[in-house]
Amino acid sequence: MSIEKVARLAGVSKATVSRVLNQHPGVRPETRSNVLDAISACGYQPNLLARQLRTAQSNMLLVLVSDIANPFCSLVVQGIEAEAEAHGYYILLCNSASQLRRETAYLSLLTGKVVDGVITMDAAACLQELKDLIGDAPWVQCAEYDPAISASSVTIDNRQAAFETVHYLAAKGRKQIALVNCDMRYLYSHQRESGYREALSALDISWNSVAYAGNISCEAGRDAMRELLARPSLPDAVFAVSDVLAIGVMRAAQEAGLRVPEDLAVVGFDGIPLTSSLNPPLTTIVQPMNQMGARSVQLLLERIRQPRAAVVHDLLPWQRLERASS
Amino acid sequence: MSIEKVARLAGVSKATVSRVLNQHPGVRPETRSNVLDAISACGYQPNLLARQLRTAQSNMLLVLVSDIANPFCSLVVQGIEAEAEAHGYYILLCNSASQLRRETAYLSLLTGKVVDGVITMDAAACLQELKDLIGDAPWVQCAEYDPAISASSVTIDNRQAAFETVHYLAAKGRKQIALVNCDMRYLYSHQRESGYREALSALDISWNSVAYAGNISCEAGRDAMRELLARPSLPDAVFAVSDVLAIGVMRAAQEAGLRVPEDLAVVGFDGIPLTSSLNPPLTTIVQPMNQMGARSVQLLLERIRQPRAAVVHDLLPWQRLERASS
DNA sequence: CTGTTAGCGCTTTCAA
DNA sequence: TTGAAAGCGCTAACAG
Repeated sequence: MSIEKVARLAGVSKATVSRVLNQHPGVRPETRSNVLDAISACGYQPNLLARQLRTAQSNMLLVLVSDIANPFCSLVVQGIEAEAEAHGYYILLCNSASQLRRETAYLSLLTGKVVDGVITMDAAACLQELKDLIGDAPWVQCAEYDPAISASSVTIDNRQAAFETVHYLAAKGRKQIALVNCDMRYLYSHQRESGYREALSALDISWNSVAYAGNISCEAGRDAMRELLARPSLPDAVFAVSDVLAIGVMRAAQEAGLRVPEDLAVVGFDGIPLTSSLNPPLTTIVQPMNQMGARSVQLLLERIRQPRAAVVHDLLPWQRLERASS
Repeated sequence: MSIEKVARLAGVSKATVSRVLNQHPGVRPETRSNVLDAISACGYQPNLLARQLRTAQSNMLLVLVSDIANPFCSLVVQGIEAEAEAHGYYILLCNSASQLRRETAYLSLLTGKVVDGVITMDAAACLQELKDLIGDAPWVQCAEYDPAISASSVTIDNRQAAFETVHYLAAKGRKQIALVNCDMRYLYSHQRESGYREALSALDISWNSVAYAGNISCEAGRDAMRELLARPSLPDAVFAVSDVLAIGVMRAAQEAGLRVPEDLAVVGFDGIPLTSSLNPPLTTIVQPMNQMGARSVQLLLERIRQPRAAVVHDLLPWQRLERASS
């Protein structure tokens, strides 16, 4: 069922079949339809592996995600996939769980020419290790990036978003604004904490309280909130660096008998859809997830076509979605 | 940077380098270490495309998912990925959104020998169309399957789970048990509705009410619940065929001033983690998501190794997780 | 407009 | 224990 068989069936050469397959101009219509007939007659399907080997391009993109079960990640992946599809590219997904072993395995596909480029969404702290494995293959860092790495990135201005959020809560009359942060291996974690602290000092508020969640899950958010509640001075607002954490924060608050938003305002981050259906609906900082994915693909494809294209660091706009939780 | 270069550098033939690369026995230790030295000296990385073409196997598995942003799907995918990794396989993910065009594109990778087999999680109603595209390539249907298709499947006993759930609610004293179902393109949707109806008739309860959500999102669940609430006779319990829908159901109930569980018991389905952090925590029917993914991979690999292995339809155990919502 | 030929980089007989 | 050579299925010069 190779191209050779089709060629024999149609009474032409392999080259002609190839031309028809790739819609090259300059094939006599009659020959063309003969070939097409032969193809459908024997149900021929081109061997993509052979084609990719020959043309040295695979039309596949590797996406390295730390946790696909995190809705933020999966929504960015949706954006990646849609844009990739629009350009005739396929997505190979690696749910790395930030495990170097797994990442290494998948990255061998990059060096092994099975994929044309890679988009990483892993924690900044993990990126440095990937650097050597990726070498100078086409690479775009999405949502997270290491400033010391010369690969393009697509993010939002996390520091600014956090800064504005604290101002927003203060304007709402909140005096004791706490932060539920996560793993400091993430750059955004540092950036959002900076924004938080800078805003407090700009507002001349000395009260502050920060708890760190062990991972990005509701349970971790709940634990972090419990920690906050165990401290001598209680917050009247909590800003969580992720919606998923915020869900746990609200839960812990409610378990402790606090009313949201009366006793405690809660604001999340990311803008995942289900925040609108929580009890109460959650105020959140929306990241343009689809767009971040799409833009990453665009930058990656540019780099694939033009390996020495300039490195760019894109900052996309975020927005606040105000709901009942604050 | 091909195998040829390494061969020259080590002063051996390509064949010997290949033997070392593939840990074939019968290479003199000294030759072996020479080759290894040459490999690291020039930073050689094998071209996997060429290898795959030659050996006619890629160690890649295609996974066709209808919606990766659905936590149930992403948790199954996690199970798939972990098991695949344990066997040295990679995952190519297609987030089909049940669009035939996209599925067709990805399935050309199957016929094109880029992947060794496929796991589908798409709605049963879509599977028939995929049948021709997949032909008799290795295929396992996960979570959803079409009984008329001769490919192995991995699911739970949906009918039984629904049947038991209605009994559970009745035992709790609920008399008016409604069902929030989804898209009837899914087989599980039929099966769970059958279980629901059979249980009601076994219990001699004639009251019933079913609403259909347009898709699997909180919003759709909310709309379905609003529809239920607009009917003349109100339910005192709702069984939703998905946790995500149940979140919307609870929201709509609370918006209508109903207390959960006092006025309305709510039970979900799937067992996604965040159900434990909802307000109130949601009672749910837990599917063994990781295990379903893992088992699918096992069956698929068996079939890849043994193309005429028997078709099996695996039923995995589910369990009820009782929480405050009921 | 079409055919011949070479070769992508690898593995795998077969022979030495 | 190692090498030479064939070939996986395709595309792309180069001729004709």
